[in-house]
Amino acid sequence: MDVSPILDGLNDAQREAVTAASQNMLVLAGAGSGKTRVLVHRIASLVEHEGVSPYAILAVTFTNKAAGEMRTRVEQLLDMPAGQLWIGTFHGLAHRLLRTHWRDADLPQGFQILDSEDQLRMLKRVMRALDLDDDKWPPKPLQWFINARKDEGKRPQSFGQVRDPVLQTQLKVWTAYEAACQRAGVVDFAELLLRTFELFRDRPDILDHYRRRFSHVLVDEFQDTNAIQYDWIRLLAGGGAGVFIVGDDDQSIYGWRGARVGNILRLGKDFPDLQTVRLEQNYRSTGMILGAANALIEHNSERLGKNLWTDIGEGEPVRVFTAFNEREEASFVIDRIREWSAQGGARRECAILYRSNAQSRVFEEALMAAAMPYRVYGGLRFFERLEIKDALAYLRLTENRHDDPSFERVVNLPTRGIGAKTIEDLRAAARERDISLWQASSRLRDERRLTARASAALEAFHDLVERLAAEVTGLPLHEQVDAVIRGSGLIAHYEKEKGERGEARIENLEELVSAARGYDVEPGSDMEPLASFLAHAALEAGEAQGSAWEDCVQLMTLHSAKGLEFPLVFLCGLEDGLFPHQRSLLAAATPRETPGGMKLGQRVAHARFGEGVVLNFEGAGEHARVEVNFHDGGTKWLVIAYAKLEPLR
DNA sequence: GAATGCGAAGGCAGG
DNA sequence: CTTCGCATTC
Repeated sequence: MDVSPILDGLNDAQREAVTAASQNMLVLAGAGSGKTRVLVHRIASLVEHEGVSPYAILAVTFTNKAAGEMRTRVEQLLDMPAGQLWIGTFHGLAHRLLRTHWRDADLPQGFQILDSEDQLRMLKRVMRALDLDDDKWPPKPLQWFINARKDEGKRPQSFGQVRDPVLQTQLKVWTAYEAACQRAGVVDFAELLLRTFELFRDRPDILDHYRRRFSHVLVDEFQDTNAIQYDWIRLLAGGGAGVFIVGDDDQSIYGWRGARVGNILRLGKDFPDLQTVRLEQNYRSTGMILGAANALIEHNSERLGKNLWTDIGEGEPVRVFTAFNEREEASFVIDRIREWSAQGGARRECAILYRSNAQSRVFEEALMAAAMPYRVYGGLRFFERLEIKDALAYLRLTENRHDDPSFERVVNLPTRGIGAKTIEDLRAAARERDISLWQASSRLRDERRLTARASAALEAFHDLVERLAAEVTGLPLHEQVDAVIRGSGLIAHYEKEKGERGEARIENLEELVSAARGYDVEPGSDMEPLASFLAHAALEAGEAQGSAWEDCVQLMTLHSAKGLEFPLVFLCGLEDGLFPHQRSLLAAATPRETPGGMKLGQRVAHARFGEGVVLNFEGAGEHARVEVNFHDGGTKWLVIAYAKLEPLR
């Protein structure tokens, strides 16, 4: 038998996948069946056994965590650093390509990345400029619309002549938003992927270069790919590279952001010699848990079919506890964890899972009251904090003066006498002349179109940014950050904020300096440290709490728990409308309103039936009816005119 | 015109 | 808990 550690300890199916000679492989890997293991060992086997250069391997994952883990494990297995190997998220790799080909992709060299908050601000600004009433056109759905279309690989031009007035407006906003981004030299997350895709599509020479370079393309969590990501892979691997696709048709959790399980089904058409291997042995869960999971999965549509089994044993049955309210739920969970610890179990082996981060609050309070240490994953992450984003905005301006979102964020922070009126004038001028806010403020000042006060304040701001930029040139990264948070006046500004809030903000700013000190430029990148750090901040928002590894109960969303293992797991808040989430129940994805002014998913109260959720409606005028799912009494159709439903928040 | 303080409203998941 | 829109004060 083979003594290579690369094949050691793999079961038959895993070994078949790892060593398959077939160029194109699809590995259908059930939960807990050793998916990451197979990917890592496949890479190691290509390098070690088949003499493939790491330089010719591209591995794509969805989360930074998965990418990091994969790189670490490959390096352990090969016992050498694998800097040449391209492992990363779709967004990370796209970013890397655009940094190399910025000119070909029609971007400025110092282009920066907008996170979703930046994107929303930018969108609001554009909508104000178009004079759109934001009651009638809520910005969030528009943001969602734009991102969803971009994830489908579309541009506003793809729609041609449009008659639908709603779509017309959406496209108008989108077009203006794209122009504003291009002017400011910023790209949102979806743009990273779309630009790279278009680069490949429109520049055969560049595509050809990468096709020749990458002889092997590996993709993790393939069931979560959306249309643009699929096309990306298809283009890159279309030149004859071998694809190694790992996915689970039963585990798609990102349908809401355009992921298409159908992509797995499509693979067979685009890669005709595709060979399929199923990993069905689960190493994580007991028979009882698998039985429950299989019973649910059976109802999925579009399955390729898989039967998970385990030899761990039956284990204890899955228990369901119905709590009166969330406080009782929390105290039940805490009691069980107490019992677990009393029997010698560790607290870190207990996971409390919920659907949305907001649900952690009740548990945090209860855990705190019970003096039980815990750790929350997710939530507001480090690089998303208010004060951190302020500091990053200054840093971004030292790199790229035309970064309008950053300009708006800090032009009057700390307050220096530049108010809404002045900013509105700047926006108007920038729009008219198709220039950035930074340029607009110089022009308006030169033309003496501003009040003396605004003019002086803007000059002070310009001088400040120019001075900071000059000052930090050539300094080590963390000193650059330190100089900017102090020189900008942000530290002084937050010192004035009363109480613990201000202190916490200062601590976070200091923490940003530490983060910069510990930051290493991505291997193989020739970017300036600051530019690289700023991209890193946008692409990887960081953990909310990185604190000491005490023996803590683990709290996280289901999404962040994917791929992890815990002996004792609590699934909390399995409530109608919350889990599964309203959105996934009402997949009809365009929010409509009933004639009575109620929305689908709206919570309502009825005098006799109690509280419920609006599922559907039909008819118009006095005959209009709504279908309501009452919390205790099933669903009923009610005529709006008679039912006297009271809308709840 | 800008800064500050207040009340009201909305809140999902990751890059 | 936060961000926002608005009224009041500087």
